Amino acid sequence: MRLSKLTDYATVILSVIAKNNSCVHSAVGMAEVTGIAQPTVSKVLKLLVKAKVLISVRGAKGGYRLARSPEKISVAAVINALEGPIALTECSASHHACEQARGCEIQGNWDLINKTVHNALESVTLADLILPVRPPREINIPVASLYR
Amino acid sequence: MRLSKLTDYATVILSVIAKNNSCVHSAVGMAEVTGIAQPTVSKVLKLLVKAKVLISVRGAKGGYRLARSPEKISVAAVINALEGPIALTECSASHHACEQARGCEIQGNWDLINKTVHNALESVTLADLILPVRPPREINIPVASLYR
DNA sequence: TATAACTAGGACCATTTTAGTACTATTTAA
DNA sequence: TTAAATAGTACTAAAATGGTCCTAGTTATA
Repeated sequence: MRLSKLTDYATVILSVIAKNNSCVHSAVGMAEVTGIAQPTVSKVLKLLVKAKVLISVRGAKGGYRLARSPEKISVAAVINALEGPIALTECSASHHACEQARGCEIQGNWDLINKTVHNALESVTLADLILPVRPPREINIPVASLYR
Repeated sequence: MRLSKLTDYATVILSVIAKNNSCVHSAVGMAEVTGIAQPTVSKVLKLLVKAKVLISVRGAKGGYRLARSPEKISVAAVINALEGPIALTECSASHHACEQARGCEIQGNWDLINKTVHNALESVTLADLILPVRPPREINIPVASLYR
């Protein structure tokens, strides 16, 4: 139940970009600011472009900038970019067990848990991350609504 | 962002036990029912005992039973038993970066995200898992309350 | 038009983590 | 006394992860 280091790096890098999204940021520059090794920074940036979280500008004076405003980039989107879809379980039981039970009985409930977690991560954006600790607005997650 | 297989097994095994908690269940028996290899089942059961989710009875006719009612065993507790504390990030930036920024600025916000996710997983219990898909009651997670 | 400053996209390897197994000791009902 | 259980630890193989490097393509500008 831990995010990968690359995802962690991504949030740091994105935070820096989000604070000044008017100009583009190069991988080398980001490496200097964050202290993360340049090849690793590049790897993260490329993945974020692939997931359409960032937009890249090639050539001299090129670099990266956010694909949309920080308010519209959720933590869930960042995790998705680096680690793929948020799915806590593959299949909640071995195939053999599933056969015995004629279809895994708790798998449906796991889907609901996934949704709950996903919703929680969707509700936090890059804009929230770069603010001093305190949420910008009241958020309610009516869990039961996820089941409808 | 995925649970380990062992955690997955744990939920399956616990579901079986929860459905009939009046008698104890042996590791061999659980292996047969779930289709998971017996040594692996034992490993999972031992970890669950260590985390006080299960209680073991040693000796012949021994086995395992829940340490408390299914309603009081949260998914968060199960994850905690198998994988340790739910902590999405170690430190949101490299030490070097943290020094530059005089203390990582987004770490505090990550703590809040952790709480949000933890809260979501705490709100689902073993009792919910074994019910046919549909929540037993309305749950609201006022996210902002986490910040107080 | 040449060059330097950029990103794109793989491929690669070392390290760590995970899964799964095995072994020995201990406990207890019959 | 024996058989059926759990406790605890150690070990190995496989998979995932982190990190690096290389080559190709793009573009501003001198």
